[in-house]
Amino acid sequence: MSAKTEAKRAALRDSLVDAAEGLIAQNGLRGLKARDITARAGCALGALYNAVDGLDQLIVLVNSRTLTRLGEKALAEVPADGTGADKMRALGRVYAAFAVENPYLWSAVFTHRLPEGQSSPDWHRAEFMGLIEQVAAPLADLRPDLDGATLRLRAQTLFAAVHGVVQLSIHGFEVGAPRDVLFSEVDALVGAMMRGIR
Amino acid sequence: MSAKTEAKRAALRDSLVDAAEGLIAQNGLRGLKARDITARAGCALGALYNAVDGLDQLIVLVNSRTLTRLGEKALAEVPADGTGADKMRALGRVYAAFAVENPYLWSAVFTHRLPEGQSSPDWHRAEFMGLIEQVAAPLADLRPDLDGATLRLRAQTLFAAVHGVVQLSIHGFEVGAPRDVLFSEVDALVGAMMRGIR
DNA sequence: GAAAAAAATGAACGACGTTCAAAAATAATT
DNA sequence: AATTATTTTTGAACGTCGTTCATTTTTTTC
Repeated sequence: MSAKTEAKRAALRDSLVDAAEGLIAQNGLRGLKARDITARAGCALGALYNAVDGLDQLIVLVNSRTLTRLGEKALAEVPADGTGADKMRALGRVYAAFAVENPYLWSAVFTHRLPEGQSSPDWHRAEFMGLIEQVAAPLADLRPDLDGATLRLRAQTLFAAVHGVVQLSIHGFEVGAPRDVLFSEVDALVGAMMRGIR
Repeated sequence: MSAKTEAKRAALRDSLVDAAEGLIAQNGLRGLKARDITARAGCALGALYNAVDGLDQLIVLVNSRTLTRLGEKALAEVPADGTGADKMRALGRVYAAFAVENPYLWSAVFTHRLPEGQSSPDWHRAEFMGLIEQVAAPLADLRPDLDGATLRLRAQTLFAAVHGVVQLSIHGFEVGAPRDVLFSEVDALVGAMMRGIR
């Protein structure tokens, strides 16, 4: 019988993801060590490699959680009514707020890179696509003329534009907007894009 | 006499930056090893730490070269005439083209992070600011009403927006635009922003 | 309850960035 | 020019990292 075994393995994996999530939130991706994770999770060093493929996959699992939280937050906090443009502005605000509140975890989602050959698993890429769909919906209100593929492509671009502003601000680059004006700049950008996109 | 000594040290530093630049261009920042750099530069491992503070500072020196090349390319290839909007579109094209042609070096500029406490030297941050000035100039044509500080802030935001689209595309994220449509998407974004910004 | 199978452990491994005592090269002094 | 003093270069050694694997411990099976 492997039902109980499978359950224990899943429990261990969860506590490892918990530990990694907490450590990333505290110190960022750069300071993440396998030994710290297993110590926090209360298991042996080698156990990490029984539960998951390695540190990279564990980070992907943390990033998946972060994306899910972002999706649920964006979904929950953005009012369903309002015109397409208003909804888009609200999405931008929520996105910026999430990044400010979860700087290290949010940063990990977009800065972690797998070794040379490998690419993210399909289910993780699908999670990214879920974000894009949330942008595509209000965009469809504004541009009912666009077909599905073009709509999604344009939604990706709008997302990436806002993402760039938030990233350079959070990340502390001098090119980025100072953090206290991040919200107004994101709002100005989304506003300008919505006005110009028609 | 330390003139000749200083010259030799500078020559060594240059060849180390050469080696690191070549290796980053080939394999990216993740695969960069101190031993590979010194082997390529033809010096001992320890020599790296005589010439520069460490691997991090060496990467900053490479990034500085990349920023300079980007600035010179953007300056040289963008025609001086044309309206503000046209110039901005040209800047976007040149920026995207540079990133596509130098994916690893360009990526290193924006993904390399110093250890927890440290921040980039002032002269390096000034190089970033030089990029922003190139965006601020055509923006001033379109928005002569903005004062210097607001103009620069808005220029940062426009830069970051384009940067985000290019980064998510180059970086291979599924959220980014497929690379073959990167140029048209950047152009559409800049166009929409220029139309909406007035 | 003993034998077989599975899972957890942490010492050991190779590779990494960095350091530092020793060696080589250069400068200063007689 | 020979010798000493100083500086520069060297690469072996150090501590730490992610990862592996022989061993131990636990669980399952008969």
